[in-house]
Amino acid sequence: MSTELLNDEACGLRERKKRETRRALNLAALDLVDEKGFAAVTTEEIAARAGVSARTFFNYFPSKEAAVIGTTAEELESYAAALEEAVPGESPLESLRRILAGMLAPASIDRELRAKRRRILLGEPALAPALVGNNIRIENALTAALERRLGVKAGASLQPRLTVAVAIAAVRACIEHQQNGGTGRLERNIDAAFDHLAAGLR
Amino acid sequence: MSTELLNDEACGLRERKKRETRRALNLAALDLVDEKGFAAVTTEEIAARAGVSARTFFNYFPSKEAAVIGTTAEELESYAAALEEAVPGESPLESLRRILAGMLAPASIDRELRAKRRRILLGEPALAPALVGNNIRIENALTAALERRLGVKAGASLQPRLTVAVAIAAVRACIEHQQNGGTGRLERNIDAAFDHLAAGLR
DNA sequence: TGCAATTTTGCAGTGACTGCATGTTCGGCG
DNA sequence: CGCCGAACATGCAGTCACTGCAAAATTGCA
Repeated sequence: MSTELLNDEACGLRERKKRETRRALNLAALDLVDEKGFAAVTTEEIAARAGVSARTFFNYFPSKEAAVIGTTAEELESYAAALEEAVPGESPLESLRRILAGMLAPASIDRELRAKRRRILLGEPALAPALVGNNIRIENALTAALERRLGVKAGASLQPRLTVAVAIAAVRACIEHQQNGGTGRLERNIDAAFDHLAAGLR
Repeated sequence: MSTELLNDEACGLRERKKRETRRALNLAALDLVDEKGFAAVTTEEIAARAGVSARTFFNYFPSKEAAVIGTTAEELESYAAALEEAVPGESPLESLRRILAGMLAPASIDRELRAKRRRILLGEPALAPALVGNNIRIENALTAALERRLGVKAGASLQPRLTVAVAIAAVRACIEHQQNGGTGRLERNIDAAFDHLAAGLR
């Protein structure tokens, strides 16, 4: 599904180079965090390993955290598009379950990158605040998409934002549960969580 | 309910002074943010207005954001205690609705402080990431309390964390809805949100 | 090939945050 | 009451994230 969107399109040399640089920075950041831990990594190191100047780093990411997390606008749009198109017989909550689970699963292209991301981001407690901060962006994008799908004006109804926020929270709770040594496998727990949600949390 | 816990108890001169300093710093931070906006305030200013050295500021708060938000361990414990004690005929979700709504309402002592906090924290978009980061602390405290109330071991069941995370997300969604110019009053929306939750989000 | 727009880079500066060493204050105990 | 150890405040020096600015390099296009 729409993996093409993540690739090229509008492919001048300029655009391609920017994507490469961005990716190189993200990759360098992930590897360095993996090697030394988030706190011990400096933005200069990341820039150096990516082959750009220290100043250029901040042309691509507004903060060290953002470089490690690395969520691109394209990804956001891709998820939003997936949510916007209604699948027959699938409720918004069910769509969200599918899409959010897909965000965690190392599927499609970039299998290694996704796996690496997941491993490192979830293994570094220092990133937790930045990760939930990043969720705001995801929530906003998905909320707008769901509003369009339901045909309501932005902010006219509480329901789209509520549904999205709660779904994200459910996934995050499962991740947190995992990190605190909780029981069960992540994917299975996410399924259970959404079942609970649909049942009104008992 | 348990407003006493927030006050004195263990009241040597030392402890009292620490509380006063902490409070002075929090108040100074709030006022300064109100006057000039979060970005334009420096930790030195906050310390100066509170009458302590710049270095001492960081003995009380780990970051500028934390000083503005100012959530104390006592508050956390107080909310946790409120959740832990089961009220007959009240489900966990209903307890959470009551307690989280209470966090927003300028009630009890410190009416002005609470009102000021709410106004400033919600009016400053730059604080949004820090606020959701702070929610992690609240979530952890409430999760532990709910686990105790339900008599399950920490991490043994997904449900406590899921319930707490989802309830917090619901409240946050209402706030976000508000800030984005959404419809309705906050308190009424929170009620509606928890009704939706209990109904399985439709 | 040359021009205009975009991007990279270096430089200098601000301010958050930390470790350490030192002075100051508090609480208890003889 | 006075003394001592612990807790706390402070100053200092340093690191590093992040920013604005202006010059240099690169790219797209005529």
